[in-house]
Amino acid sequence: MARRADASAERLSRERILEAALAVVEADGLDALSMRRLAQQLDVWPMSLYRYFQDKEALLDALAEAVADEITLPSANGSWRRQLRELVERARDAFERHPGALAPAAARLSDGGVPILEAAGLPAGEADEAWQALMAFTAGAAGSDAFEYGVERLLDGIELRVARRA
Amino acid sequence: MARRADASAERLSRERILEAALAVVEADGLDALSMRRLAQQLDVWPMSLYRYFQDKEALLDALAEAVADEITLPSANGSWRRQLRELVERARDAFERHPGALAPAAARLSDGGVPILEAAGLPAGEADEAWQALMAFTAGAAGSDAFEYGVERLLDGIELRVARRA
DNA sequence: ACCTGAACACCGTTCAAGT
DNA sequence: ACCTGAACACCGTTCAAGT
Repeated sequence: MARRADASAERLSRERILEAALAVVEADGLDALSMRRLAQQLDVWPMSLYRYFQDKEALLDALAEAVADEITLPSANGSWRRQLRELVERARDAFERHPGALAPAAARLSDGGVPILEAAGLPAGEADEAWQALMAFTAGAAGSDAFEYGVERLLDGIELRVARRA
Repeated sequence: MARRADASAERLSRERILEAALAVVEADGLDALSMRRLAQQLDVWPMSLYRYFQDKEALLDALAEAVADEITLPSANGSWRRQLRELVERARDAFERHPGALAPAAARLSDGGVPILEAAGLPAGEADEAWQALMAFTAGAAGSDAFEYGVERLLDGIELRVARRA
């Protein structure tokens, strides 16, 4: 009963900071994320954050990594095309949840589709390129009406390459 | 001889402001673009800019439009695929020249590829979607190694749709 | 009526001073 | 040695005061 419900009493950590930062971004957008506001949210002096992150840019990098980690949950059954489509849609959802300049950075860090493309029959280098292309498209089209259409055309194009190898 | 070489003596206008803003963005990136620095560059009080643009966001919108206008220069000969590729590469160049969050906004405003896709045989609605997809990809992949690869796969996918209609 | 620039409410980060 | 918070050099924008 003596335990404080107040989460702000817990010790600061990179994890807690990133969690709070994502909450701010989800609530009010990336522009609303400032070191000062983040510190206030955590009931901490602004300078305390600098013990855990070199500067704001480093925090943003870690944030992009966290978003990328949300994406790469695997999905192991169905055709390669179906698996890829699911993954890409999950990426879009993650990008829409965390809007702003985070999407391109997160897309660069995510590599969840590469093994699927390799299993489909593409050589390692091309699997990489194809996945980068899919993520770049997703980052650019996350909020667009043409998202579904573009994914299908991109997958069609990739399928032609897979078929050529089979 | 009495003419002043100093451009800052000329009267302020939306055009002059946008020109200076693009110069700042090209030189030091979008983050370096502040109303105060822009005003200083133009040898003008910060508040004078607000006679021409409601606020910074309006200026950024106009900037995206200016970048989009750079892209839509037409190129009228060769196959539709060749024309489209040329246009998309020009868009990438424009996005690389003006980095930052400008690319997605500019991509949304550019519609130079739609007539080419219609001439290729796609119905108006689909031509729109296909061009949006190409621009979204370009905005997301402008700096990526997978740009050329992704464009070709996307064009392959679109070509399948064109072939189906022919 | 128009223009000016001081002022407000913010930023990210440094660094001297205090413990 | 560590932590603190005042201070620096900025922001975008409002608005009272002056012309």
